[in-house]
Amino acid sequence: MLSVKWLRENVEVMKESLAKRKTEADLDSFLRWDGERRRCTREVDELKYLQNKKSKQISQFKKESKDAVDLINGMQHLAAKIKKLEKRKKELDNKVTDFLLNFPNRLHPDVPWGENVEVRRWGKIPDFNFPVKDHQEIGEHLGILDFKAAAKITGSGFVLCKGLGARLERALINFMLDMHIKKGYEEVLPPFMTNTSSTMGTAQLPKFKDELYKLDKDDYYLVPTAEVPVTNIHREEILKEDKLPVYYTAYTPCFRREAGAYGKKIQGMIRVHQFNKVELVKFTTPETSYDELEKLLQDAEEVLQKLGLAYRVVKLCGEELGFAASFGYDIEVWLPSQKKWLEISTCSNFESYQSRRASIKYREKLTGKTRYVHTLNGSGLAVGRCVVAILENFQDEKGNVRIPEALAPHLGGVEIIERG
RNA sequence: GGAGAGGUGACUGAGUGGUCGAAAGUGCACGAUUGGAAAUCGUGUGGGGGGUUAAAAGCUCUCCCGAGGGUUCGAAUCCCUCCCUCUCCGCCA
Repeated sequence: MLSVKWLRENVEVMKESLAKRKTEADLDSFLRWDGERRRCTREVDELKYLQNKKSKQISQFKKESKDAVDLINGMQHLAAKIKKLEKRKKELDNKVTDFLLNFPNRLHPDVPWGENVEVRRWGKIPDFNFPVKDHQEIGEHLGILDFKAAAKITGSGFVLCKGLGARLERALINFMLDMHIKKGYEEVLPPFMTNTSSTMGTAQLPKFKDELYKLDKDDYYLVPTAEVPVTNIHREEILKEDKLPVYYTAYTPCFRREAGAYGKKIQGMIRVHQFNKVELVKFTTPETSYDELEKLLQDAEEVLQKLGLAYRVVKLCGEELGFAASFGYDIEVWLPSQKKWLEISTCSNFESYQSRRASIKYREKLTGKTRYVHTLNGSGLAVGRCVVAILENFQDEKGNVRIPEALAPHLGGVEIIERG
């Protein structure tokens, strides 16, 4: 979230941010609550000062075995008054906090208005001299994707990977993780459920609770992305500046209710309630976070390069950018069946939005002061969608699929998936 | 699931109703000492929110001893609820 102080003093700046996002917020109410809150705080503080002073006198009297009855008289009245005011103060505190928790991050000035802006393309969009099939058709034909079985086991919006389909997912996960560790990311395998505080820390709560699977008997949520558990590794910590930047990579399944997507046609495994993803997470100083974002983006891109899949990078416009992000890119892979680009990674800089929520700071060596770190993350990459892209881009006329060379060592040397 | 123990500052750890935001030690930072270092000595060393300020620094008030309530003129200390950690038993991959 944003700092109250900053928001109070930068309402006009924020209005532009909101307009870019095409959202609205009741900033007037916020300012009113905040003003009243401060008046109330001041009053409470003054009364407490009085109370503390008298308490000390009482204590002194008792020590000297003097009668303190006169002093104690009237204190009850004061205590009651304070209690009443504190209740009001708490209400106002809550209003301000709730507002901030539901208020999006400020945008970096470079975030475009209107539509996403293409930054670059890589690779050659494949030409097919035969009618292309979509991944669902190919997957079912090859017997490696089974949507019917998944629907029976669980329900719609799930997929069962079989045989080489399952092995392909597993190979991709290992392939990606191995690449990232070489770049200095520390691999972590976090819990796949998070508590309320953690889920609040990365801003999935309170605003997006409908997107999450919540456990009934425990106060836990299934992770919608590894971002949640991994960023919270350092919740309520003060890191040493020497330690920064910190890089993590993690594989987790991701669970999403996709509550808003029911009306849309769900295409095969492009949008499912459970998918695998390898995530990249960084903690940096404010000074380096934008350089680190570029590097993170490159690390994610490199996965597609090694796989030989054509993609483009777009700078996200205000409307498309996530609630907690200041700035970000999407990587989109080419999807032959739709002749469209498909989002396969989002790389974002959250600046201090998450770190303030989760209280993740570092001690600045020069001044000895604490500052909020900047948090960044990006998919590196969404594994299921990678499978989709591989099936479609590397299909042949017979419906067989060539496996990218780079993946071979992780797939026991398999070069092609054929109908078995 | 049952029984017990415990949660205090970056860390270890004292503190059971009044001047305790909290002893002591460790660590860390700065300074002295040294050719340099170690050792030693000295000084300093948490966070949130207000006020003062154009702003910062500084000064000042207030809150924070797992979280939330309560008792009291006054709570780290007493009471209640919840959460977490550890040990033993049970169950179990």
